[in-house]
Amino acid sequence: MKYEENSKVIKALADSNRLKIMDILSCGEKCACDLLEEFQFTQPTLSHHMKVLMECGLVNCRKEGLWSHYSLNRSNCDKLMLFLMNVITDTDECICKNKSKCECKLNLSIEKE
Amino acid sequence: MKYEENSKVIKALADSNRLKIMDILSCGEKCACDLLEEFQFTQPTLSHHMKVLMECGLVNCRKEGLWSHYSLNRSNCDKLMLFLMNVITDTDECICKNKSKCECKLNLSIEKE
DNA sequence: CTCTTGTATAGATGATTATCTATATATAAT
DNA sequence: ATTATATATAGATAATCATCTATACAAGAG
Repeated sequence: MKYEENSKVIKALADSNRLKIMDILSCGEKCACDLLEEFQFTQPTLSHHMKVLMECGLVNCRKEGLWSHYSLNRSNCDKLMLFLMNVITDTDECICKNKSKCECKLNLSIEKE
Repeated sequence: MKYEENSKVIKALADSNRLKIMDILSCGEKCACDLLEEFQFTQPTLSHHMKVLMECGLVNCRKEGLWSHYSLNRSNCDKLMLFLMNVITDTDECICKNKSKCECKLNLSIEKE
């Protein structure tokens, strides 16, 4: 189900700290220690946030010795934007396309005759 | 804070049922009873979801007798898309613009000399 | 091997949330 | 007034989650 699937990605973005992480990463790859400097929370909390962002596919990780370098997964970010665009615009794929007009309005107009 | 503010709106979208509601509303105004037909949950649950979507500004409500007619707030939907676009792309507004390159990489290259 | 260091995991906790049942509110019809 | 109906609110519950401390893991240095 596309709603279930995408809601997981959106849940990952539905946290102000993770939004800030994404914003920082949008300017280029960063290691965990650099990211941590921008926040008040602890290192395990950052590690948790990065895991959430990676598991939903929004962020990639490149290991180099002791360091983890994080970067945006542009392709998946774009896919999310496309999905959201489809949700808020009137597209052919919408599940309500087969539905008739609002029943309430029909009832009202019938009764008004 | 823009991250805090927008994370509230994104939280509202981070639920598969509310995503489906948004998708349905993107095709036009619907009353609560019509929306309810598309879901398995109860009427109070729909009422809760609509309240969440309205409180974050994504959905408007027009009362007409007993019926509540819901529709997308296009302007606020667009604002959210714009914010997300800014987050995932390398913009001037990003908080990391003033920051130097990744410290780790610097350290490594210094040590490699 | 031992020590240091960057990151990840384990487990606990308090807060938030999606859902339910029961009930209230508000409007229309008789 | 009374009844029926569409929606909202109250309160409870189980699940999810952001964060913490403590600890483990992994890689480089000596």
